Amino acid sequence: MQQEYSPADIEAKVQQHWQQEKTFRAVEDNEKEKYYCLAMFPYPSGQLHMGHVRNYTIGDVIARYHRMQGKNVLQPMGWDAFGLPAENAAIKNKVAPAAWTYDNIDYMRAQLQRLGLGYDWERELATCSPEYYRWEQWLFIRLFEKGLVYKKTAAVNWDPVDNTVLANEQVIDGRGWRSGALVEKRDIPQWFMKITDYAEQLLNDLDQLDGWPEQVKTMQANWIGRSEGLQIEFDIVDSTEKLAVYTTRPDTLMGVTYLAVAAEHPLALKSAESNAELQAFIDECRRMETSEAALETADKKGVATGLMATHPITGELVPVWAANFVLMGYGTGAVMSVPAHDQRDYEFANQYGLAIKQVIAPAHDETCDLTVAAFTEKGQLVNSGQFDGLSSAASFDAIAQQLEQQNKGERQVNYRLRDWGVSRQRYWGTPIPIINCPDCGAVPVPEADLPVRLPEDVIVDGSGSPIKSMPEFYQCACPRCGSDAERETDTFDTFFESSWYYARFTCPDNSEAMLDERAKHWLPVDQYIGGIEHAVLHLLYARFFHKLMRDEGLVAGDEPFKNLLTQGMVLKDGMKMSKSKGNTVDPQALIDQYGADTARLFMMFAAPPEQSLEWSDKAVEGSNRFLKRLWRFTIEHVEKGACTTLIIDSLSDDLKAVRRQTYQALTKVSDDIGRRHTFNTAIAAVMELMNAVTKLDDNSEQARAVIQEALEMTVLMLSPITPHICHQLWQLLGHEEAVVNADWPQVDDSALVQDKIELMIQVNGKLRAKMKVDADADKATVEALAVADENVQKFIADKEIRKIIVVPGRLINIVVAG
RNA sequence: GCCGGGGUGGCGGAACUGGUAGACGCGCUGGAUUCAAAAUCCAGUUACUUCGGUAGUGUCGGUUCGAUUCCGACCCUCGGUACCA
Repeated sequence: MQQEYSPADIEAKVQQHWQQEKTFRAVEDNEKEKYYCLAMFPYPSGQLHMGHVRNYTIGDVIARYHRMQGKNVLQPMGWDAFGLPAENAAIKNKVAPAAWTYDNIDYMRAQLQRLGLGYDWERELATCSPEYYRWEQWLFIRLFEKGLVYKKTAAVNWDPVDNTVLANEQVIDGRGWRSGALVEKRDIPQWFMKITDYAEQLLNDLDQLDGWPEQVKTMQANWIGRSEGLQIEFDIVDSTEKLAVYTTRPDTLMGVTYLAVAAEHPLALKSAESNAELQAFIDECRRMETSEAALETADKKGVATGLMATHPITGELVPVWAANFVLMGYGTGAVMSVPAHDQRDYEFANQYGLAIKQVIAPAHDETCDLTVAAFTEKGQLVNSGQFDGLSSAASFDAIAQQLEQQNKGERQVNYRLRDWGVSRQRYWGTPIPIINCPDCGAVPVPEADLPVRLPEDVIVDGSGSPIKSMPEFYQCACPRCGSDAERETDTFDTFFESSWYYARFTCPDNSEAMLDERAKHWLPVDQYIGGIEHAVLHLLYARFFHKLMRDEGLVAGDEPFKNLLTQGMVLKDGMKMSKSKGNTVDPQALIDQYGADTARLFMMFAAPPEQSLEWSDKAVEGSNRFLKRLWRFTIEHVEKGACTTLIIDSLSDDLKAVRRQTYQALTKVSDDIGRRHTFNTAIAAVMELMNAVTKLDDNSEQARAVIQEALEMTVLMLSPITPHICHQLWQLLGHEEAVVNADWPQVDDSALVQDKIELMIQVNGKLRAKMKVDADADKATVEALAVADENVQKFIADKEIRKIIVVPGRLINIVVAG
């Protein structure tokens, strides 16, 4: 028998067994409860990083646990294969993005297999394959026909030196990452999806997601940002133009002292024709970054347009300013400014000497000092003419009613959420299946012509997408009128692919349809696991897609992911691992040195999944040490030969204690893995059990039987986490059937019974003594024993006992005077 | 800026519903074993202490018999911020 723990041999052998037995192949089976466990698929960047190891181990542990619960588990894996890094690698290494991507997939697949993850590889998919992306082209056309997609101009980051569009990530301090040129905003026509049509559903259906973390639901709700307000029209003096603004605070309407429009607003552009200062300001704004973080943290600047607007109620004239913090693509591109009651407006007004007019007075005892800051709370209206004395809430209706009567405003529900711009001016993505005809306009590619294949044999040189200079790709005939036309050369946002892959995994081999009945069998995903960084965008887009597919009759149910687990990052020295910081740890080296089980055990033990995980070489060694200890102890136990049957009534107190600890551990581990997903505490409980068992100094036959039971439980409990070693140990312990097919054990309640329990005794909340009492001792007995305790008496002395608090099974707190 | 997390020994973390702060592991210290080392095993390990205790969970304040846990203010840090995935 093998004395030394040799993970390389064991793991190869066990993985081969799984492969031969097709252990993880998922077949639809209506007899069993289905369980779809999915970890977010990786971008094939080249090699696995620690975050992947963590993510996929968590998923695998959960999947294997549910398998042991008798469920029919589907756990697939695939590749989020389109994206920017492939193009960057192509420029750097002069390889085509496709070839680079496929090589990476092959390498990373092998790495995942080496980790012993229980995937059904027959369902593997890569989003860059035409068999996959044809169906999102197909869906896009269906949505086009439904009117759920449209084209409009929107701003992108333009690098004037490289003549290319940059991602926000590629803009560093306002400059292009490669050229160093100052980035400009450029407006180009792009496709949008009407996610705002689904805003209400996306918000309301969050209530269905009991299995999601509250923080993620809160972030999504805030991102959607539903608000109820008033759209108000201001007339522009000496013009037929009107300026519409949206406000959630109509109660402050009488305090408006100026209006602010985006620099790109038509009114600003028109005024700039005869206003050099304004034109210069608009040009300056054009050089700003497009990201919200950059915009919001930039200095707030503005220039008067020279236009005046008429206040819709008072008729007073207020100036119209152009300001860099007002976004054209957001709402109406204009806001009303109430410096007295909005902090940003307040600072802007002070900076430019604009009037500040208080119209809200505090209703309670809030402080209101307009020489220091704006008063942003709601309150009671003042300086508001006929509305004076109304509360903020009451004035909403009064003001809305008056404006509605005068046709100068209407109630509106608004969302912070903006429609989803899906066009990317990049090569390595799904071609947008639209043909632009000079006569017919945008015409969808006929279904029979799908997929629109992306040419894969190309050279990428950094001067933009190669298909934009490939007539053989873009030249075509209009499907409607037959005249010369051009294909879209833009590709989809890669969030497109990752928004529905979870559904395609149920039927990846279907070449006739996007999805089939199997989608309705397996969905929703029972457990989805991925990085917290996806809390808003990916998860919102996937939820949106699910509703789109539902409305196409492709899936049932409103939501794609029943339960969500968001994992934290893997850090080294408190920092995110990254190539640029040079602090990466290669998982391959970890596996090569210690084996997959040690890697998995460390990842699960070092921190609970939702927290960030601090890398530690030493702690990895500790995990390895534990497995070695378990291995050695089991071998030693097994070598002593077969065990006799347990005779529970005959056990000594020590052996009873070990049995109790065995089942206490099982109770805790079942809860920790099944409900809490705190694998670290589950492992700690198993370690405690092992410590107790190895300390047992008893060579009797009954002791060996107790140890056999404890070891069997240990192997079963650890098998989802370290499946290879457990497979082997399970055999050694005398089992024919593979542990992967074993049932999760049942708790023996009789083993848990305790006749004495330990209680803490506090005096005035401070721990002063401990005592053991009968488990069924009544309150009076417990109080009397506590007060009588020698050490307790020292602290009570001759003081008066005011009261005694007894928390059953836990503690007694004696409250004394003085 | 805004939205959402996090902050506990030398380190990773535990304490699940307001009830023993520091489980489990790492590291360190001492011991056993060894010619010696590695490995392994055993014991100890929050700080201070007059050895009775006292203080202690980012900071300051509050509620409570009792607060890591609840409330208020603040500091630091991480994730997201719509073209990184």
